[in-house]
Amino acid sequence: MASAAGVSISTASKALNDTGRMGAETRERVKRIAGEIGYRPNALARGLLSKRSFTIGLLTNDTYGRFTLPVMAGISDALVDHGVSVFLCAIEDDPDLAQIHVDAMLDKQVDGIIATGKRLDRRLPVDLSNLHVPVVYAFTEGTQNSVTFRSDDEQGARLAVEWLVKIGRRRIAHITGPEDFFSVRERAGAYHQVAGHREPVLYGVWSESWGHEAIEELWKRPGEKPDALFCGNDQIARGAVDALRERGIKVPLDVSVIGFDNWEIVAAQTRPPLTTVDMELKELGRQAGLTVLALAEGRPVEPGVRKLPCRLIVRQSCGGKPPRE
Amino acid sequence: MASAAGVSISTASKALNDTGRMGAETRERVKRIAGEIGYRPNALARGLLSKRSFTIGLLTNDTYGRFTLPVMAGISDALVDHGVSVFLCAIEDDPDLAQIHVDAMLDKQVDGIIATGKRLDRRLPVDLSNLHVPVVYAFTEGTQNSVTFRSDDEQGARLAVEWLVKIGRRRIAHITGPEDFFSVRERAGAYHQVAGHREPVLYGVWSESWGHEAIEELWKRPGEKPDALFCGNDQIARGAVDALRERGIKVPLDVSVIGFDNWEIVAAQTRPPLTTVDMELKELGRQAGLTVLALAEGRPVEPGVRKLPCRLIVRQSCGGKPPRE
DNA sequence: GTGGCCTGAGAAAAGCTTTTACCAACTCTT
DNA sequence: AAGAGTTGGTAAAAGCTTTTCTCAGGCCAC
Repeated sequence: MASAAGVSISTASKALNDTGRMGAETRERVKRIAGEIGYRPNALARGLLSKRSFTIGLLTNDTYGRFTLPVMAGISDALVDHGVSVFLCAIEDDPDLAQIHVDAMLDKQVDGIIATGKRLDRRLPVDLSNLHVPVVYAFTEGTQNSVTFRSDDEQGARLAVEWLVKIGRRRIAHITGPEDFFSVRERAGAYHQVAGHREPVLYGVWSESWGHEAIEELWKRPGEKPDALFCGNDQIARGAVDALRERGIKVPLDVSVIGFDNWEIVAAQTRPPLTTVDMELKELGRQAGLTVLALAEGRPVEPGVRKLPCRLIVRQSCGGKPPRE
Repeated sequence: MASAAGVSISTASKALNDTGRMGAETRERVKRIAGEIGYRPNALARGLLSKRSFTIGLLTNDTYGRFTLPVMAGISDALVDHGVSVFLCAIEDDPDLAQIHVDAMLDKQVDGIIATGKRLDRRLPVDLSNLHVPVVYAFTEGTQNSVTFRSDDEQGARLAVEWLVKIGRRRIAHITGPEDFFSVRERAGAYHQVAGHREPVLYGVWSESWGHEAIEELWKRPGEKPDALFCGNDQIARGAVDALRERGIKVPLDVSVIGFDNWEIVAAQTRPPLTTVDMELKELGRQAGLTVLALAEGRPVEPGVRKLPCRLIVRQSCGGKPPRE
C-alpha cells in the first residue's frame, strides 16, 4: 500500500487523483513514491464504489469471421484511450451459451454491451433489450429504440457501379449472394438504379464456386456478353475472375470486375488484385465503442440506425485508372 | 439485495453458497426468493475479497489473424464452464500499447494471462516474465521456465509426407515460406527425413503468388517433374494448384498437393479442395486456458514446451483414397 | 434442575478505494 | 490578542460479499 511508504491512507488517494486540498510538496512526494514502488490502484475496489468497471462486453456470433475482427479492433482501439477493456464472448448461435455469457458480463458489472454479428438482418440469439446497462448494436440487427451501426450497402454498391460506369463500362452484370440477405437486396437495388437494368441479377451463394458457375451461365447465354461484373463479395469476384481467365477473357482488359468486403486475403491475392468496396468496419467498431461509452457515462445518444459510408478500394481488376494508395 | 426479501444478510450468502450451518427450509427459501427476484452476486465485490476475479487476459499481436481466432475460441470454450471470462487485447506489435493493456489487465486483477501470436519463434513485444500472475504462452515464444503450448510442426509435416508416400508418390517437392521461420525449418526437416532429399526445398513467402512462381521454377527445370507437392501453407498450395491447372496438369491425377494450416476459407474453396494439415489450434487454446486456470488456482504445473499433435485433413487434392469426414 | 452441547442465525471484520466530514493548527484581522 | 477563516491532513463511511465469531435458545443427560 502506498500509504505505508508515504504518509496516510486517504491522503494518498487524494494525492494520486489530484483531488482534495493538500500541500503541493506532499502531493508530489506521494506521487513520486507511488511511482517508485509501482503502486497501481485495484480496479475492482474502485469499480465497487464508482459503479463503473471500465469494462464492456462484446458479444458476437461470428467466431471465425471476417466481420467481427475488424469491428473488434475498432472498438478496442477507441476504448483503450479511456481505460476501458473489452470482454470478448463468442456465442456460436447458441442461446444458452449466449445467456451464460451475458449473465457473466452483468455479474462483472460491465458498463455496457456491444452486440455484433455476421449479418445485418439477423438478431443475436439472446434478448438484450431490457438490461440495466446500455447496449449498442454493430453490424447486426438491433431492437426498437436502440442504437445500431451498420454499413451503408446501398451507397457502397452505388460507389462500385458508378465507378464501372465512369470508366466506360456499359453492360454491367451483378453476381451476388442469396436474395434473402438484406445486404444483397440493398446492393441489388442500388445496382438497378445506377446500371439501369441492362443486365439481370444472378443470385446464388457466397462462394468462389458460385462465381465460377455464374460466369458459365452468363457466357452460355446468347447475345452480347457483359463488359463488367459487380460481385456481391470478394470470394464470388475471385471465382469469377478465375473463370474468366480460364476462358481466355482478360481482366481488366475485356471485363472489369469489382468485389465487395475488401477482404484482403482474397482481394489482394486475386490475380489481378481486386478493386472492391470496403465497409469500414473498423471505423464502425470505433464509433460503436465511443457510443456505448457515452451511454455508460450518461451522455444522451439519439437512438436509431446509423449508416456508415463505404469506401472504394481501387486495385487492378477494373482498369480505367492506375491503382492509387 | 436478497436479504431484504429473505431474512438476514450473511445468512443469504451462506444459503446461496451452500456453506455454513442453517435450517434446510431456510436455505431453500432464500434460494427460491433469490431466483425470483433475479439476484446475482456482484463479481467485483466477490473478487475483492477472494482475490480471484474469474477473469483472464488474452494478449495477441495477430489482430486479423487466422491463428488467434481458433486459439481464442478454444480458450473461451474451456473457461466458460469455470465462470471465467476473457479480456481480449490486440496489440499490433506496439510495445507501448502492449504495456498499457498489460497494466490494465493487472489493475483489473486478472487471474492469469495467455500470450498468443502469429508465429512460434517470436516473442510478444512486452515482458511478462516477472508478473505476480501466472502466464501461459500459446503459439508464441515463451520465456525460460514458462509453460508454452505449440503445434508439433515436425509431426505434422511427417504426417503429410508419409501420406504422400503411402499413396504412392515418390518425387515429392516442398514449397514453403521464409527459411527464418522456425516452423518452416521444422517442417523442412521432417520432409527431408521422410522424403529422403529426393527433391530440393523451395523457400519463399507465404502467398499464393509464390506458389505460382514455384511451379514455374520447378517445371522449368530439366528432368522428371514432381508427382507431389507438400506446401508450407494453404495459400501456397492454392497458388500451386492454380498454376498446375493452368499448365494442364491434373490435380490430383498427375500431381498430389497437400497444404498446411487447414484454413477452411482457402483449403475448402480450392478446386479441388485441399488435403492439409490442421494444427488443432482450438485444442491448443483449450489446453492453454485450462493450464492458466490451474496455475491461478495454485495447482502445480510442470514448466516446459508442450507440443500438440497435428491432424491430417483429407480432402480431394491428393487422390489415393476417397475423402473422409 | 442445571450444566454442557448442538443448532440456527446474526454481527462483525476484511478486502481496497474514494469521498465526505471533521479536526487541529496556523494565519490574518481588528 | 482573540475570534474568524484557511490550510493540511486524518478518520470514517460506503460499496457488496464472504468468512469467522458469537450468541441465544433448545435439547439431552446426569
